[in-house]
Amino acid sequence: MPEFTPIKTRKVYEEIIDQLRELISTGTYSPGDKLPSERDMAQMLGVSRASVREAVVVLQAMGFLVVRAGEGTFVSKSINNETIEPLAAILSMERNPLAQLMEVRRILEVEAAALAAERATEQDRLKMVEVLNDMKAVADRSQQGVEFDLYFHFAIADAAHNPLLRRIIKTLDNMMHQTFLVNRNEMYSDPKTADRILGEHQIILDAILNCDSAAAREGMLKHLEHVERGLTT
Amino acid sequence: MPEFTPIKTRKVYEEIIDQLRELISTGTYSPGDKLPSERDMAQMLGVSRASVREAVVVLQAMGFLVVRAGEGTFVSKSINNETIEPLAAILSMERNPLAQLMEVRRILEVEAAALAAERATEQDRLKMVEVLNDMKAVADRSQQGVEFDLYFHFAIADAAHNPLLRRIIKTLDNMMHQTFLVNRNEMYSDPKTADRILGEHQIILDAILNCDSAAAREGMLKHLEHVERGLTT
DNA sequence: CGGAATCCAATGGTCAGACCACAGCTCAGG
DNA sequence: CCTGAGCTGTGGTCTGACCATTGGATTCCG
Repeated sequence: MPEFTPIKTRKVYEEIIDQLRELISTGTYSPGDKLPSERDMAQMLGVSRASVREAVVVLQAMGFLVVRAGEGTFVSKSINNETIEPLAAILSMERNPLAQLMEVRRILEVEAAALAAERATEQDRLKMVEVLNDMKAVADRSQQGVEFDLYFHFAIADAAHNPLLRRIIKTLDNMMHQTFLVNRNEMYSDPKTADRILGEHQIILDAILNCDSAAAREGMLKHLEHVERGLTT
Repeated sequence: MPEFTPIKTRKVYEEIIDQLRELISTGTYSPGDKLPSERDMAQMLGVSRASVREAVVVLQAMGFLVVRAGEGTFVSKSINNETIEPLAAILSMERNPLAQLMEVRRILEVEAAALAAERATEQDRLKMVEVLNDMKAVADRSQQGVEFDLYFHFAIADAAHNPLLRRIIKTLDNMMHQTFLVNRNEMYSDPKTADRILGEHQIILDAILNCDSAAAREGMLKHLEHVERGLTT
């Protein structure tokens, strides 16, 4: 039985997507560069403008391109940017039980804290200290406390110095931040709980400042376990 | 200085994307369901078919929809959503992702192995044993060996019983598998290296079968460190 | 001459309608 | 009953047009 592999009919807009991605990844177009107009690209490729647009909107949704109406289409400067939008879109759709999200967060952030303890630069350290101080200052106002809580986790993700890890963590954290904003506000409105969170952050920060990755790991693990318990209660 | 927030001009196709996502996430359309034809949706929404298509191609690229030409547009069966395509697309664009990629893999898969040791069902165990046996049987033929190597990691990811974790791991592994296929083939062509990899897999499998999460963690960590060393050499 | 209001060309955003290729169904003809 | 031709609906692509916004060139006035 000779194996006939089915012919894959390549759609025009998919071909355009691949060509554009190639041009971007090879550096032919660098971040910030302006692409030819849709009309010009259509003519150069020998296709209709509609097909070009279908490719452009996809690449825009994936974060590779930014389109400014009346101005042009540009290669995104933020390919190394902070979050992975399509991942966020996927997460926000599928019923992602809190337990699953928290488990992945636990895995990633615990190690991120350990890496931060090993790799944090002086600048990273200052940033983390600053955020935690801000958090202490507004500990009584729940809304801002929740914000700084998020920023503290971001600062640790930055200090781990792995862009991919950083982006995944920020995407997950940001999504949880939005989804469970109400619950978190309630948590922070209880002064006792707010103090406990603050204390846990302090422990993590101290461990990182001491370059003690084991302690950082341990501190983050306990912290996230507490957070999960608080959210599911 | 009163804060003027810039007006967000909502593009038609973005509105359609959101509406479709809402309809899917609320279950109005379930996985496998057929959506109305593009022409019908355009008429119902009071927009042109081109705008509907721009929305559909984006959702298709994100993996929410599956389009079969001449047949219709369908909601993806979540069962088939083993990877996160947009994440793969983003990864394939980064310039030197190997170190970053391997570090994230190490973090995720080490814990996945530990979780697998705790959660693997009888079916999971049989699957892992089967894959490893397959791998042993073809150990001399490099091409297939590389395939089964990948499947072994997939089986562990399955056994961790966290869909989000599973999808991220499979996306990362699959991408590395494609990107470094050549290197891996070389690795496997050396019988000594192939034997070592096989041995490491065996250690991990034994640990999981013994429900020894600590040993599974340890085994996977050493395995991935060896793999990374092999790829960077 | 300098600055400001105006105009205009380029670009993305949207639309309408057309044609093609393909999948699935119907139904006549063997 | 089975087969195959033809019809219908669908996605895939193209054409050409118009609108809205942007940014710079142009023009006009002090």
